[in-house]
Amino acid sequence: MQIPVSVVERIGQYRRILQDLKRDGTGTVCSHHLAERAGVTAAQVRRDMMVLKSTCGTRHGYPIDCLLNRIAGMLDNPTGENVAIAGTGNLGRALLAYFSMSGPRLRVAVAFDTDPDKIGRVFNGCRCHGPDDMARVMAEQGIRTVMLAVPARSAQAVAERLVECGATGILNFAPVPLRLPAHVFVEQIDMTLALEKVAFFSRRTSREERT
Amino acid sequence: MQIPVSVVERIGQYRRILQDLKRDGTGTVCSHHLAERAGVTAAQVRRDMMVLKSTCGTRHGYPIDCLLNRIAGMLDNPTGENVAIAGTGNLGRALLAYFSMSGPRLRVAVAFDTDPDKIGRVFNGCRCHGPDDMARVMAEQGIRTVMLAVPARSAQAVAERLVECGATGILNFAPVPLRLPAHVFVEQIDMTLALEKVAFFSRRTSREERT
DNA sequence: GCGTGTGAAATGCTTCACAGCG
DNA sequence: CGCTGTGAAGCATTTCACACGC
Repeated sequence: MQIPVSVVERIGQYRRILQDLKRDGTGTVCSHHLAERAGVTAAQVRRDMMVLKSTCGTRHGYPIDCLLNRIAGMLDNPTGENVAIAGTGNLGRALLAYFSMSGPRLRVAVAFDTDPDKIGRVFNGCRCHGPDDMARVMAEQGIRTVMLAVPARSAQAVAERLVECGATGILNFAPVPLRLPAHVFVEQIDMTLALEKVAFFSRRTSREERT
Repeated sequence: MQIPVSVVERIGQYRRILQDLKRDGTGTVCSHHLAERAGVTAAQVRRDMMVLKSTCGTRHGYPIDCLLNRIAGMLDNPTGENVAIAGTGNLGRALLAYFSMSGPRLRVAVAFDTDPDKIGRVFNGCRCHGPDDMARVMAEQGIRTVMLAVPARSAQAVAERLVECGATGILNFAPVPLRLPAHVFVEQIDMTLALEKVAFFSRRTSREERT
């Protein structure tokens, strides 16, 4: 069965909201409430629950613990998961700092860089390896998912190398579309394009306001 | 007329590819070529061109200069555009560094922070102001678009403040969905969720590989 | 009632397929 | 002929609306 990307996105989002609610001591949520917090419709929430094979909703809504369990069962690797980051420039190190304090589910276990000054150093508790060690380290740590934070000109080549070394998912921060085999899942985070997009629509709504 | 978000995204992407081609001395592209580089279908490219009211395609494809002009006419504010960033923690400063070298179309003109130690300082050529100056500075600089890089717990409140001060577009890096008036365009960049998503699908395709 | 779970309708985006033109 | 521009078909996702259970 094929789960749509948009559903996975929202389910991750629901999880965070549910964790917040749980921390506040809430025991159940109804679809309307969860929808309100997530900024979607209640029907959407219930639809999304269907992919969890939920049927744990009662007349007072969903028990939060039950939902969290099912979400974890779907999204998480039971044994935890190591990911890598390629590129330890400004952006790469910022990402390392950002993710170093994130939960225990996903751990940024290693970094890769080609710069000899970087190789062997440790950033935020994460050791940086050279390209020659890539295949070995990725195999040893069971890494399938990599964040790509290298300069645009080398992104395609590094991505291909990563795939050769076993990567099947890439979170690409470089501002170039990657051409990779179909079995590799690529998610693009292009901050420059995102900012241009927001500027465009923000200008557009300002214009509407004026009329 | 309502332009879909996805079209604006792709047009920004096309622009970058066209600029690369131009730099290489190419004069025209056909839809197939552009599609290949962007990782979409040729039909998609031609469809997207329709929102540019293009009709500048000839039998040998589109003249690149013509396309670039029309894209600029659609996406860019003719007088350039100032944007702001709220939050100058690790992430905020990394974003400032990242955008400080970007093109002249969008300029990160000011930063905001509540920390008295930060107010008055200059990061990457960008002065940091306190909350009291927000309304004045945003009006002076004509800022409608803001990047939000504050901690999750204060994101909603800061966003509301920004909207009061005239923001109509927010690029939100905080891991919470914002509830704002409908006229405000919000784009969410949630790196943790993005990484979880990639990990999920990457695990999924690994499983398929095994079969 | 009140809220879930889900067929069925509606919407919106993408792809097809082909007329038209240089 | 090859490539654009576009109506029409095809898909995917979202929303509606209502049966069912507590």
